[in-house]
Amino acid sequence: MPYVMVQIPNSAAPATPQPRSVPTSADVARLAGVSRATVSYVLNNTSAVRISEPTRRRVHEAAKELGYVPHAAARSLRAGHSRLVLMPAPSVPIGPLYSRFINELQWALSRLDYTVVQYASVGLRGDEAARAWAELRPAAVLVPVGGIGPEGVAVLKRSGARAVVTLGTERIEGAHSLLVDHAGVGRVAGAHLYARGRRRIGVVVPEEPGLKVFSKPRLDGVRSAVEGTDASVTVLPLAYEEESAARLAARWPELGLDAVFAFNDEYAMLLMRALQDAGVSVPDDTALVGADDLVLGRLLRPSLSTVHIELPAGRDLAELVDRAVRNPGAAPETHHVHEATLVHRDSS
Amino acid sequence: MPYVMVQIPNSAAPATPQPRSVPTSADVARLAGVSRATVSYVLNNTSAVRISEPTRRRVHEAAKELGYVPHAAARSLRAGHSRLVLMPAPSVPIGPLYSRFINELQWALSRLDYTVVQYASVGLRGDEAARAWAELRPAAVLVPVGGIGPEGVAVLKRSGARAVVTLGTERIEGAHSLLVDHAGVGRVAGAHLYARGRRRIGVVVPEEPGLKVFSKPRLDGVRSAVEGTDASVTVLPLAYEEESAARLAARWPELGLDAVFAFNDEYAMLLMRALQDAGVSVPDDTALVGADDLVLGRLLRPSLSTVHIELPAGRDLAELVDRAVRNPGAAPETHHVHEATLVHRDSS
DNA sequence: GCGCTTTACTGAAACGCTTTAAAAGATCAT
DNA sequence: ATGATCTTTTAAAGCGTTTCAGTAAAGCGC
Repeated sequence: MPYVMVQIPNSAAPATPQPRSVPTSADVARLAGVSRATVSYVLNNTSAVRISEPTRRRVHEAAKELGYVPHAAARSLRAGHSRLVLMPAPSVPIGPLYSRFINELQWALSRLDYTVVQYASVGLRGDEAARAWAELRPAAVLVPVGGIGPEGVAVLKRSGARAVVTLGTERIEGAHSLLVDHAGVGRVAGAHLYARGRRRIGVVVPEEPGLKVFSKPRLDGVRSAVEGTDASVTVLPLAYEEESAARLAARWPELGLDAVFAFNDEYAMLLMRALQDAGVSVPDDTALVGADDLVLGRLLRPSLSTVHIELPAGRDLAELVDRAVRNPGAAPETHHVHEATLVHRDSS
Repeated sequence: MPYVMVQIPNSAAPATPQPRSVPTSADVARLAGVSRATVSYVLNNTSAVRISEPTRRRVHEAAKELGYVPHAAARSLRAGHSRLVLMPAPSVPIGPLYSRFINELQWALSRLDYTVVQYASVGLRGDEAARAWAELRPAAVLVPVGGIGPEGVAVLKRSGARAVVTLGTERIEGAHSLLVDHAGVGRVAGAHLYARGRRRIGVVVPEEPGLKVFSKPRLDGVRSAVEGTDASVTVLPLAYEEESAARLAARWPELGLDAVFAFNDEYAMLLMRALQDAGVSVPDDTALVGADDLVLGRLLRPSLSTVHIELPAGRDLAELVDRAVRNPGAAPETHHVHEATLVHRDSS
């Protein structure tokens, strides 16, 4: 048994009575001695209708006394649309960079009065996920790279989603796109290594399947950076485990590489350790570049060169979403996010 | 400008027509030539009513042709309850451990036919967050430590939530509790260091405010481990930045510590680097213990001793939730999660 | 006192779905 | 043929909210 979950008997265990049903606006109306319409007008501050101050107060008091909370489903059913924005919950542990971006985005969207919700599509394949999302009738859906196809976008739009925005490496028909230039990350790393005189360049590609969508374009970016030169690119599959790294390092002499771009800083650290343990000197024998600019990289010895990538401000993406929701007929926008810059430290 | 967002004009920009409204079950009924009730029976496989095979097929075909997706809000409005489980979205970047736990939990809950959704309560204070959650009328809410008070629990229950489960370090009145024994983490670390003959023990406490809820009990755990002995405990505030660590390391001689428990592996690495740069030898001068057992720790030299904590299997928590939803009257359960174990490596 | 506007409110319909109760067809015993 | 029983389908109510259209009551100019 991998863990222990012990139940502690609670001191006072008053099987909560609570058969009392949840208060509705009708209950508030009854208590305040007004109609449901009036309650709605007061609680929503409807500007088109004037309600006298005494009535207003009575309604507020009644609502407070009953602990009234409006029913979002009923509201959006009546309204015909929701202010729900659906985001994918990252299923792979994602770095502080992305985490900060998500927070910012959520904050900005809630400023604009949207309800942001993260939705995990564990075990659902493409279309199923889109259907599950569609049931919630969101105003907008932000889709991660690879999470959905054109049919999925169609399902969502047909179900009333006013904006579908994909974050990823390629456009999807019918959706707004925010293209994160992962290829640019690889390109910057490749160009840097080439400029430092390296010619036999290895590229670490994680074996973890969820990361393929990031690693593939980064690899392609390195390739494109050295295309037409005398440099070569070697693909190095690597699992995020010590043993895998040790195996790779053991093959180092036969690989004959003088540089590696390691997908990101974590894989870079894993590999650097294994190389050092195997007697390979960084950067003398082999230069090493990571990506994502984690604090981690500054702590390594030699300190790790890395590619810093600037994500868009959450506020700007929030505005794109809002614009799209307000004007759903407009043609899909495609934005490119770039600014991958190399941070040169001691490892290259 | 910290980033660039360039709009690329789309090749074919066919301002999507799509004034077509979203299909409802009535549309399906019309197309299939049956009543709305029949559609509902067919699509929900209602066992109490038998529908003939030809009718069944016609309905399915009509639904498919229209691309019908049911309206979750309407459904749960009618049903009077939802199968929605609300979880907090971690606002601080959280490690792979917790991330795996979340995934497992989501998977288990969706097996039980719940819809799991992560909700960020950015900028909402206590009660407001509870109200926002209550609007969604979830069947259950999982609340992070410190995210809600007893009044919040009351709001949620009054709005029909059948289960509120808190994950954290302390019980909250009226809610089921899953107590993660952070104090145990500190206790194990403290006991280990004491057993290794260390007597002047420092405890790193992150200055990042969001981490206080974890760090406080871990600190207390160390204290309780050495209570009544000749060992002393010194609190060491540390921000997750190189400079902060360097400042702390510079004070090392005057602090006169022979051991440190560093809150977690990341802070441990930060501190280890700073100590080594300042000429303090680990573990000879000062022993160092982290927590969370990240891969990272195995890669450091000396390799990092750490406290491994086993989170509950998501499946078990899912079952607790399901049990609570099925039987909302039952007295709140309190579970203790423990099994903090020390992984002894070279740094202590 | 009569029209007219303004103010302050209310009644009722509608949103999309499920489910109860009942109605129509079909099958069968008498 | 006449109910009786079973099978298949339907009409209608209701979940909690918002909002359109309407209605008394009051204010105003004459």
